Amino acid sequence: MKKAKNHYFEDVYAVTALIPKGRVTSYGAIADYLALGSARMVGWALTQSHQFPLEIPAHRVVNSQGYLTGKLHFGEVDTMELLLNSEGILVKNDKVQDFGKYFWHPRELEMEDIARL
DNA sequence: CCAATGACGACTT
DNA sequence: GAAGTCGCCATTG
Repeated sequence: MKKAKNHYFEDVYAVTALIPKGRVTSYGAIADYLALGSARMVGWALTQSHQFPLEIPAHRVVNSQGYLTGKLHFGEVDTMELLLNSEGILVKNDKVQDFGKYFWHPRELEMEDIARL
């Protein structure tokens, strides 16, 4: 993190910050929405997120199967799960329950805007 | 320039 | 479900 030329972080964080409370999305969905980089890049960006003074709800980002693959980056191994629990999301064995029900795709933002017209 | 490294994803055994 | 393969691409050494 020395070159500030890449806006990639900003893009990822911007989308991540828009995830509705009580919902979750996947790395792939974010990468898909941004249409650049890949799921790996999203994970990489979130890894660096703790270095910023911003509050990124990174706990709302899990992998495509609903597993909390990044929980080891939250200090305590159960921090991510607790954060999700506090938002009404049940996690069992490192996997989000009813993942399909809570899953949110950034594309829904546009859908809401259209519906609001 | 090349190789290794991921908070990944889809697919196949 | 577990484990392996391949594609992914910015970053680092």
